[in-house]
Amino acid sequence: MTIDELIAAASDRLTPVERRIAEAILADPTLLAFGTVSDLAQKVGSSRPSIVRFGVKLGFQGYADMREHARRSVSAKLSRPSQRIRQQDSSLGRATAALTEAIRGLLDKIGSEQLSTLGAPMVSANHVWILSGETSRAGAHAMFSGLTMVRPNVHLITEHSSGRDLSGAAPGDAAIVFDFARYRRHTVTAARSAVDLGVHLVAITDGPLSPYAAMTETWCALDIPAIGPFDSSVPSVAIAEMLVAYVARQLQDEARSRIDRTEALWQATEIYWE
Amino acid sequence: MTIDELIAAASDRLTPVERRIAEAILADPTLLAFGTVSDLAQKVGSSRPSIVRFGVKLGFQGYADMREHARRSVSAKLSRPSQRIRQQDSSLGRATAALTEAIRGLLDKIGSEQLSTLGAPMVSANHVWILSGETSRAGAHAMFSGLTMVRPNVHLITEHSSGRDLSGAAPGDAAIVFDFARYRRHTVTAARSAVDLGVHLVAITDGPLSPYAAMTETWCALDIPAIGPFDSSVPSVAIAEMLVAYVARQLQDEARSRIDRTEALWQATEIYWE
DNA sequence: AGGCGAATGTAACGGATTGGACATTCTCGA
DNA sequence: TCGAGAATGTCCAATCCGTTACATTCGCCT
Repeated sequence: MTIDELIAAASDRLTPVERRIAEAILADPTLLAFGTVSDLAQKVGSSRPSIVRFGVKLGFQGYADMREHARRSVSAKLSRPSQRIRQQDSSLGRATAALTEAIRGLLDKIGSEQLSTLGAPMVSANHVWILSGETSRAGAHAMFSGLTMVRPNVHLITEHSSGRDLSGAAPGDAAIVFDFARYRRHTVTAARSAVDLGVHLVAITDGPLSPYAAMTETWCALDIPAIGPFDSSVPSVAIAEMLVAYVARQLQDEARSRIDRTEALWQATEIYWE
Repeated sequence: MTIDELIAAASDRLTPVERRIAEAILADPTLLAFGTVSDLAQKVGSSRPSIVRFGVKLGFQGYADMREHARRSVSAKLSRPSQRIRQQDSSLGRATAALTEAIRGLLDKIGSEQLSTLGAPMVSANHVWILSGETSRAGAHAMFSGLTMVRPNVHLITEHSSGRDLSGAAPGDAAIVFDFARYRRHTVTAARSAVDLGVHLVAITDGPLSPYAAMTETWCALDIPAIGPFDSSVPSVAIAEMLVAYVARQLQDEARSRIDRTEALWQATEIYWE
């Protein structure tokens, strides 16, 4: 059992000071492995016996016992790199490798200037309409959830009501579509309609042969790795978050005050635990 | 200069006992970082002053000084990956570096065996209930969208109707929750209710101090990087997809036939473009 | 063989560390 | 407002650590 797990098991029985101790240990595991009781006490602004009692509460015989445990786990981590190689061909290893490669590809394929090109319409638009196919809905959702936090008039178009929802679109608006092969008929036609209405379309798709590439100049291609039997939506989510970050940076104070208002509202309605 | 290099530089001036000390340190670097003078003396079969003199010969002021040096190099090895993030300075670069690191962290923190532990309940459960907070909804959505493709009776619980929706839950079911600090009150209580109903809870959260860690043994902690002003949901989505892949692999033919049926249905309804 | 210097171990001391007994403060409820 | 019990801090004793001074042993050269 690791220290983390022991802390987790006791987390609901911890006193305030003990909770601070736990946080310090979790934030920097070397504190426990290297530090003395006095070091920890000073770090958390508490007294030495509190540290010792914390160790006892976790099931150790004393601080020395707990430190010994922490040292063993650090030793294990230090010797693990050789084991990591072995995991490389496990399915988990392959999945993370594919995802890492996909994320790295984002940086290669999409420079900072292209990020601005893609993001600009969402800064200046009156309304932003978000479209997506089934498999890429996670990206659209991330986009929607983030964008509503930093600017008004953001609409997520569900497939069932695309015709009705888009009827309010007009020139000066922007639409962003997430869709990859095989493209959804509904999504393609919705995007087409948006363009016909004079909306500036931004497309996150998978290549020049995508139907969306023909509709707009502002599009980008992502490499979509497969995780198990399905395509990953990680690249979609990643670029959605980067675009949101870009829009937030451009809108500056406007975005910040909007975030603050939402935060205040959430606090007031006690939406958070603790 | 590392300890190894210092030893190499002084190797031709070492006495027999000092040579044995050097060998012991090179064989197990943690001896220096963790051990006391007495520990080393006993390990080498020598006396304490010999250890101290060895440190002085290497250029340190004493044993304490040498040990401090060893500890710093151990800390550096443990924390080097996270420091790499900060070296990038374009916002796009920082974002991709943070995401890459987060993905790599998945492999570190979650071994193949833990993936099985987390995924097993979703293979055998009668019903699977998916819960999530606001920021982590993308992960929940990826989970839902993937899981419905490979097995029946998957339910996504929206915040507004959690009480009503969960009423059908029963022992033999599994629930998976995606939620991170600050935790959503609704989600915490919903998870609690599920546990009380005898449902096996799987929690994707952010650390041992999470309220979910106290509710179940099957949980994992993710490192959540920030992209712009918001927390990223990329790690959630990634682990959701890995879990879906795991479930699909376990269910084998059952999953495949289900995917095929869905595909056929989609083809028949001409849901795809082209 | 004897003596000299390096190498190593023994002993002692000041300081730091841990763990526990005791006192104080805080918190919650009657 | 008061009191009981938990939480936390202060203080102390026993131990252990690192360091240094001193004694002993070992090896080599004359």
